[in-house]
Amino acid sequence: MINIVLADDHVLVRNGIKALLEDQTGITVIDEASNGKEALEVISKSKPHVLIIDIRMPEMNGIEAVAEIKKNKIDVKTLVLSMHDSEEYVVKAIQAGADGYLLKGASKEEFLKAVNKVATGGKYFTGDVSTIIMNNFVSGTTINIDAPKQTLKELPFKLTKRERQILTLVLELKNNKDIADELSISKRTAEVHRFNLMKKLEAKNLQELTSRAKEYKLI
Amino acid sequence: MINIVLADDHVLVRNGIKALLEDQTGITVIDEASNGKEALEVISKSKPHVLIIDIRMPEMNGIEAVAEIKKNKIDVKTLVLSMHDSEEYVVKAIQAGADGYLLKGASKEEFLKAVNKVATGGKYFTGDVSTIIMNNFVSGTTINIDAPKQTLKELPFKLTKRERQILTLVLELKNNKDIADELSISKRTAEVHRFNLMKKLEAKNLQELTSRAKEYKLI
DNA sequence: TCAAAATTAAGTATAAATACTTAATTTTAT
DNA sequence: ATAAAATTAAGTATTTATACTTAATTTTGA
Repeated sequence: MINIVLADDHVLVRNGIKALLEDQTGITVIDEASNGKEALEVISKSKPHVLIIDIRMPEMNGIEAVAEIKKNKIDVKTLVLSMHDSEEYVVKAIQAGADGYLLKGASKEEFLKAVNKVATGGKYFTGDVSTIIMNNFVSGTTINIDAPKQTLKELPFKLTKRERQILTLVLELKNNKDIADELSISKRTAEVHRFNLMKKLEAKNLQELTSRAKEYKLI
Repeated sequence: MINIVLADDHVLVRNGIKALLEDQTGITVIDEASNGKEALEVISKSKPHVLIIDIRMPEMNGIEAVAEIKKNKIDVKTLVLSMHDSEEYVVKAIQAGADGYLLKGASKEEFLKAVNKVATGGKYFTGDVSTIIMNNFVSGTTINIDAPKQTLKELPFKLTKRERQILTLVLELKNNKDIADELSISKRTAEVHRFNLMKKLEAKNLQELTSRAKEYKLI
């Protein structure tokens, strides 16, 4: 069993990650925080195994929080999330002592892999950042780190818990019958949820649903 | 345009990779080799941009070949392939000077990303190997490298060119109508191919087709 | 060149998905 | 406590996929 604290200033993002993780047995999100300072308070009370923390947050950012945790030898693994494509913070995160680093593009599989690896004492850094690691590793070059520019765009729709659950199954290419069986609901209900998902995500087929889901980081 | 030489002792594997890459415009496999020695000969003639080379091969293995290439400053980027899950050769590949390292589990997307990155002078190492890189990077620990044990299992079926092409489209979640339009064939023909694929891969639905395809590295 | 393999595509019946609507229950939040 | 939101599920018509078979053309390899 892996206990997690999520720190992100965006409820939507927290919920997305929560849905993603809690779909999995063995992983529980036991608490949440909306900035780095709060994260420090929360983990001292909740004692999670892993802290998943976004970089950009008000009050105290994720990297500062990680540095604080490592400085004080607080017993928690840290998985730093960059919700943006930029690789700008990687080296800082590593220097701060993060156990893992994930980009927004991470698939569900990668997410779970990262959490499991970090929780069991390993390290996980996305393939995308390996260039940076390699540069430091191989030649010792220092990388210039600037402030990130992007801000996460709001979702133009909201999914219910059930819908998110069914989205996952649909994206696993399961048909309505199987989804229904898995969730002990009728096939017709599964159909409705699928239909609503298609509408909400404005998709007219599975491919579009998949790409929309990726676009909105629901996957 | 990226020109590639493939070095792998398995024709099936070479064909699989070829199908994967050549589906993409801008990438051409201009030559092939079935061992490290042959690879060196072939690249001196064909002058490819990238050499994709398997580690386990008779005569001269992939890492020795890469080391030879770098030693002689031959102008070719090297992407080392480990068709097995093991991470055992990563460090050796890095030390030999490889520009990239991919595991068999790599998705088509990752494959293309890796090829493009390496071809444009970047480095690409799968997320899976970052632990090893980090260990060396962070603490300087040396990793013990043993000989791999597995051997690649033969495919229990063979796909025709058209089938592989249609497999790709099917796995992109396209329906028969769209596949038919894309390939300028009738919907019925697309159906037949899909049907044959399901039979050959012993799948009874899309999920199974996907996992079979992954299993056999067709994706 | 000639047989074998591959590609094409039609036929037919059945099962499932799609595209809605309506509406009865449950759950949730204030 | 109650209104709003969510979940459930049925109805109906249409389209698409599935599971085959058969068979006419093309392509390819020896």
